[in-house]
Amino acid sequence: MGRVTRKESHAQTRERLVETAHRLFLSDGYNATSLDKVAAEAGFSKGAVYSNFATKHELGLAVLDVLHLERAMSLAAAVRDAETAEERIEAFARWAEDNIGDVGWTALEVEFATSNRHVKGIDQALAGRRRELTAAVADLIEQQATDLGLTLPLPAEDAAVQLLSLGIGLGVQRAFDPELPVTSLVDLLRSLLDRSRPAE
Amino acid sequence: MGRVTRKESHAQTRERLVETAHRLFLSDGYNATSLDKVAAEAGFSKGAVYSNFATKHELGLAVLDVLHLERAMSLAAAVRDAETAEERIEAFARWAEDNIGDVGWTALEVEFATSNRHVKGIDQALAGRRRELTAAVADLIEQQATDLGLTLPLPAEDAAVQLLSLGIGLGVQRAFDPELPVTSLVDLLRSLLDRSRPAE
DNA sequence: GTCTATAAATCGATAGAC
DNA sequence: GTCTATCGATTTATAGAC
Repeated sequence: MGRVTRKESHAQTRERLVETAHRLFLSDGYNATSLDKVAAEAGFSKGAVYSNFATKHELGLAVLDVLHLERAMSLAAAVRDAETAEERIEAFARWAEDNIGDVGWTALEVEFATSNRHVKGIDQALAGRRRELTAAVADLIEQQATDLGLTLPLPAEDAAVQLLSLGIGLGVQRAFDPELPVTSLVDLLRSLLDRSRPAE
Repeated sequence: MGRVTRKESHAQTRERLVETAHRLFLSDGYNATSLDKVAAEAGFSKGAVYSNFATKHELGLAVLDVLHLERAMSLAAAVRDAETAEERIEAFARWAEDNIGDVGWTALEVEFATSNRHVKGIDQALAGRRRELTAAVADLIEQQATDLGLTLPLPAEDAAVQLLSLGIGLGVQRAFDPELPVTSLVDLLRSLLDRSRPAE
């Protein structure tokens, strides 16, 4: 009864495959990484991949989920301890420098999305993830505004779309031109803050 | 002497190949389009492709140049006849709706950039094009500000980076979720305008 | 459930005829 | 300069052994 060895080892295999794919996709790209290499580096063979994922796309989507969770958690953690508005902006600036500035992440998401945009079913999976992510960012923004006692100049959802889109655009361009600074993300946030009014 | 038939037919072949690649890359994607198909649909065989382009990447870059020229011209044309600030914003809004809303363009650029980001030399080619495009948009912004007698709240170059990045981010997300509206581009432009001051 | 072996298909790039 | 034919390398996905 104590040993659920069957299910557990299956889950462990799956997790190690996702971890390995996560690393390889980030460093070499999604298209350039073969399932053979993923399996080998994870210490398995390709059969293990196909017993855990029906297609390469499914593995890709699983990696995207890890990516989203990582970023959401790191962003929330980054602004958690900040108090004043200026402290929060500075915390966000540091997070942006470390995360948007870290080129691989956005490039992978975008490579996967655009390369498979005509694959049936993938677009819906990506659309669902996009909406979740946008809602999560919107929640975070709203929470920050409440904390600071501010009313935003536009709906939190719209602000989230702006910040996410700008981050994607910057990340994509930095993938081939890392000299492009990420400061405009902070500029956008600051302009949102400047145009906010005290909540009544 | 009047007939430069050799050079001309070569240039014509090249042009038709780029046109066909332009169309197929947009509809099916860069990775999913084989050079064989490009050649066949253009009425040539693959040999003609390789006598005009050393690699598939070169053809891809040629298509990106066409894309950039198209967008730059259509944007400049869209705002040309507008007079008041509000008219210009509305002209830009229509352009954004027709262009950023038209999913294929951004997705192609971004698919090419991210899929080949580790191919030696491609990143420099893309970085050069990015800077040209940013400079062109910055020029357009500066010209508009001068026309309206306004001083922008930030350097035109920074505003160009913001608008381009936001456009890329929106275009990418709309590639798999076309319900995402492009209104935040107009919001950003309007906020730039609202924060501008009359030039002395 | 995982491994080995292989199928099946694709595609970029090259060689040589015309 | 373009075409035909083909190479050569890869990769996704499957079939069957263990």
